Amino acid sequence: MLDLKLIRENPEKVKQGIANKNEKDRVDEILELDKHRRELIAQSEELKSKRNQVSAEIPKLKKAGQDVTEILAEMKKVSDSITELDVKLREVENQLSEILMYIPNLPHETVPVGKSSEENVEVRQWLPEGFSFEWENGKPLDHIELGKKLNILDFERGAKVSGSGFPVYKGKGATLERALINFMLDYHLQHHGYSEIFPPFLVNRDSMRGTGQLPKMEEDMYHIEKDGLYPIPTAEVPITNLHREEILNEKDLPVKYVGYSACFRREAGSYGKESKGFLRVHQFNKVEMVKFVKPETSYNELELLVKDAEDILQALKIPYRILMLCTGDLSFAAAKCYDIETWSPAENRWLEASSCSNFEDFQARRANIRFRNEQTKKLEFVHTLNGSGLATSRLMVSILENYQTPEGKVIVPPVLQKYTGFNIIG
RNA sequence: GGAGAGGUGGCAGAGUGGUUGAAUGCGGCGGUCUUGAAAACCGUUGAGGAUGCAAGUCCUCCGGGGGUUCGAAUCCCUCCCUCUCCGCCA
Repeated sequence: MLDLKLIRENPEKVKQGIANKNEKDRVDEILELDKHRRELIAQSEELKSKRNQVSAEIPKLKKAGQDVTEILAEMKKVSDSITELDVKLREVENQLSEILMYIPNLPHETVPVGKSSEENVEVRQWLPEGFSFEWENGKPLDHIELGKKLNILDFERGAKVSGSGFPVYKGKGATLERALINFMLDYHLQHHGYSEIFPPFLVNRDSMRGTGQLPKMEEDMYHIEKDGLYPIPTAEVPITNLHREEILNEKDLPVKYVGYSACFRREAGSYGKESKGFLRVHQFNKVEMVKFVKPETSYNELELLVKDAEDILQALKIPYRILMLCTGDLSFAAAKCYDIETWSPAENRWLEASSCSNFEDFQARRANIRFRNEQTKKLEFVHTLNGSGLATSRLMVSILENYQTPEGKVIVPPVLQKYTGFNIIG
């Protein structure tokens, strides 16, 4: 949510930011409602002030033995007027906040302006020693072929049990997945100073609103109507909402959490070539990092967040590149975002495995997460950030494909071997 | 699923129609005392909004919503949540 004052005072800047994000601009509508709202407030408050004044007089007059019948009758009228004004005011405020909930966050000034993912900017690449984009021994098998051949992935049975997009990991594949999750969690705990959260996988509507998934992305969410709960699309939702409606201590900042969760996404209307195998699924596993920080540090924290995710890939020796998303490709709530993409030799392209974003105070405002500034003694909104550290499904594609041998076996990345208890699959 | 209790400031916890935005305690902040600290004592300490250059003035807020009343933390209705006990259960 944007600050209404910001919109009121810098409407042109806000319009530009929204336009750069390819979103519909309803700023004029907001300004109109805001003006009306303040008129109603002024009228209502004037009457309330009068009512308060007279109400304080009444007991005194009564004590003095005066007749107050006439005053009571007049105050009844005043009260009725107040009710009338407040009803109008509430309507206006409801409309206003409804529109505000659909206004995206503004891109940071360092974000390149662009229409779509085509205009994202590659920041850097990291390639393990001896890596080549040219595959040396014929054609690499893709993760689906490997999964089938090694009997570690089963997309068909997943489709039978649940539906398409619900992959099953079997045998050493299941162990490898679990090893990967544990490795990533341990790494962030031991080397990056996070503390671990194991969050609920179902959350309520307020939480979904707090991080910005609702109301705009309603169609992309699973929803358990009977209980009013939503399966989480990312651990960002429960972990960020841990501190909803809370005031944090400045000395505790930055608060850094890392947590594993399964992630559930409807991916409505996204069937097609992008959806084979692991490339787009309804359920996947992810280790998520979430930070609550002081505003002035948030862009530095964003760089550190990316670095934390990169460390995992370097330890796994998976080739990757970092993209800075352009304004048009930024998500609804993000002010700045880096994607990390890992290399798939079989697809012969990069696959998104992580997204690291700074939301500035956009989520904090929605979720009302504040801290007390020790110097000014004032409450301020924290800045929130989160990043995948990382999502396993796409990463698994890169691991299986990059670590395959000419015989179609898969070597377990050395850092994972103590977690798996075996060092080769097949 | 059944029964009961309860939701009040950063926290704990009073308050049951009219200077109660709210006693008291803890915590926080400032001070006195002290070489320093602790203790003790004194003072201070909620949020949001409207308006204003500012100082200030005003309004709202005691789980959410609605109602009664000139006036509601306090009375009524309704919804939500938390806790305890019983039942069921991994």
